[in-house]
Amino acid sequence: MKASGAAETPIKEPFLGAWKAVVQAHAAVTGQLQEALTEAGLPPLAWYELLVTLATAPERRLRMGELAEALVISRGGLTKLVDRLVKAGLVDRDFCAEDRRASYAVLLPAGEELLAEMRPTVAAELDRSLVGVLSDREAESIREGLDRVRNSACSGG
Amino acid sequence: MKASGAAETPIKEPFLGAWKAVVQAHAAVTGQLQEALTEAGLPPLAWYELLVTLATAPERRLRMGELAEALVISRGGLTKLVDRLVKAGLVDRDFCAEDRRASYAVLLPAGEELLAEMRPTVAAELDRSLVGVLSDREAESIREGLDRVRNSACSGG
DNA sequence: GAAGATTGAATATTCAATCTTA
DNA sequence: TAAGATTGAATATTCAATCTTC
Repeated sequence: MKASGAAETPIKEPFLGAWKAVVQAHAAVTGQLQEALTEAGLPPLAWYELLVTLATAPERRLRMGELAEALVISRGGLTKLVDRLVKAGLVDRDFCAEDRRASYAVLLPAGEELLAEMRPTVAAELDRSLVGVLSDREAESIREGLDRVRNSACSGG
Repeated sequence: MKASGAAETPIKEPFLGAWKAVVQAHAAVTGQLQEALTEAGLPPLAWYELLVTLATAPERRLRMGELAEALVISRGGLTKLVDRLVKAGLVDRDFCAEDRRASYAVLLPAGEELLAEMRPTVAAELDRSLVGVLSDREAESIREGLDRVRNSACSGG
């Protein structure tokens, strides 16, 4: 019988450290982004993420399910998030005639305007946190590696 | 006057891509961890994070403020999270005689036991998402780079 | 019956205000 | 007066149940 307490589950070291760094960096940068937006009198980061996702989507529209997946939140959560943006006049719902179950979120001009207003604040924060801190090659390498991690996590349910 | 709409804020490319990858990888892996814990009938990831943070702290205890900072959540949020763990008998509060304003969260034996129960599930998920997907050198490089990002984000308030 | 989305209940998180001690 | 922590109100998020359409 081993005396060392619970079963050992080491999580080989360089990987645990990498994961912790992802968690900490994500939380730190996200927190700074939130704070910068709040101080600038702008809406929360979740709104920005939704607006920018729609802005880069074909036709500036996306089905609710796809949007939820892109933002990595639950379907129910997205419905209510979109509710708030609709009430704010930034986004509209659209029902497609082809499949009348599906509904779309569509970016409105006012949403584009707000996005343009928020962008400098977000960009400045990301610039401060990333540019100059990572080299181009490091940034590229991190993106490539973490994209693989995401795919690996998603595939294996 | 520039006619190109809002001020351009490009966020130079390799960095934006890296940040998106951090967000996506974090969300994907966190989601898988949550799901794996739920399916195993275990408490949520936030509990694991708190327990493991206490377990690796000197004396298995930490002041509330330090713990909140380590977990990157608000002070009020931590108070209520600890409330739940105390009610579950996993953690205890302790008041230090030196500075009677401060309170400590202390890991109890039951908390260590639960931690040992949760660890294999978490380890298996991290293993599946990271090990074999990243090389040792990549993991090391990601950790090093993102640690710098975190410090850069935190410092500049 | 299954897929897509919405709703309501339960839960978790933050923000501002408060309380206690230094 | 400030630091540390807690509380209550407001907000946001998830989960399960429901509704509509395929």
